[in-house]
Amino acid sequence: MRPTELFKALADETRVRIALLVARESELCVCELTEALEQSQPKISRHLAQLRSIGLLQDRRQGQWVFYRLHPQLPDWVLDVLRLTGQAQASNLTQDLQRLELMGDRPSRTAACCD
Amino acid sequence: MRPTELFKALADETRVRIALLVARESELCVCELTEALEQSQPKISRHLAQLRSIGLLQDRRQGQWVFYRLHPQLPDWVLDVLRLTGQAQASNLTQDLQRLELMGDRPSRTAACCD
DNA sequence: TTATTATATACGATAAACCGCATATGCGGA
DNA sequence: TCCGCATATGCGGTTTATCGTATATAATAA
Repeated sequence: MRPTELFKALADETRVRIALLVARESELCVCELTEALEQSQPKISRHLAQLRSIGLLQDRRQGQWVFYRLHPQLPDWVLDVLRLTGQAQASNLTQDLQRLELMGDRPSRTAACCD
Repeated sequence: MRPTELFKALADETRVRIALLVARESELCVCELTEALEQSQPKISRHLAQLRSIGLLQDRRQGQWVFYRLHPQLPDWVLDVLRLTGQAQASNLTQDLQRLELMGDRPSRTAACCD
C-alpha cells in the first residue's frame, strides 16, 4: 500500500472513524458501524468498500451479516499510523465506542476461523 | 490539527514529496522544490500554500526567496506520521534528494533567525 | 526606472469525491 | 416459495480537487 493511498482513505472523517473503531473492536458488521457512527447504511457501506478496495479492511460474511476487520497482513507502518490516529482522535473514538456499547441485539460472531 | 486535515494534506503525491523533502532538509525554497520534484512552479507553489494553510509548514522570506520548513510546534503524532511515511516512501524520497543535490546555484540561507 | 528572477494567485476546464435516494442482491425463516 | 432483514450498488446532482496558462506581486540589480 502506498502512503498516498492510505492517506486518501483516511482523509474522510467517516472512514477514519470506521478504521479506528474496527481496529479497536477487532471485528464489526455494517449495522454496528451504522449505529455507532449514526450514518446511513449506504454511506457506511460505500466507505467500507473503499477501505476494503485499498486492502485496509477485510470482510467475511456470516449469515446475513458481513463483518469487517483490519486486513491481517498490513505493514507495520500502516498499523502505526492507525495507532497514532487513534491517539490524536481519542475523544471521537470514545464517543463512537459508547454508542456501540449502547446497542442492543448485536449480532454474535461465531468462529472467525481461518482466512 | 485534526487527523483528517493532515491526511487530506498528505493524500496527494506532490504534497507528500514536498513534506518529506522539507522534513529531511530542514528548509527549502520554492525553486529547489520545483527542481527536485520536476514540477511546474505554480503547481509547487499552490501545494505549498495548502500545506502552510493547515499549519504543517511555515514560510520565511529571505530576499527574493521564500523558504519553507516544518512548523516548529507540530504535535508529536504529526511528526511521527511523517517519519513513518518517509520510511514507507524511502525510494521516492531518495530520488528527490538526488535531484536536489544535482542542482547548481542553490540559494544560500542566512540566519534563519527567530520567528 | 527598467529588466530580471522568484513566488503567488486568478481563471477556466476537467476530473474526482461525496451524498441521498432508490433498488438490487443475498441470506434465513415461515 | 414468499417475506424480511442486512448489505451492496446504480444513478444523478453537488461540491471539491487538481491542473495549465496567464498574470500579478515582490525583491534585486543595472
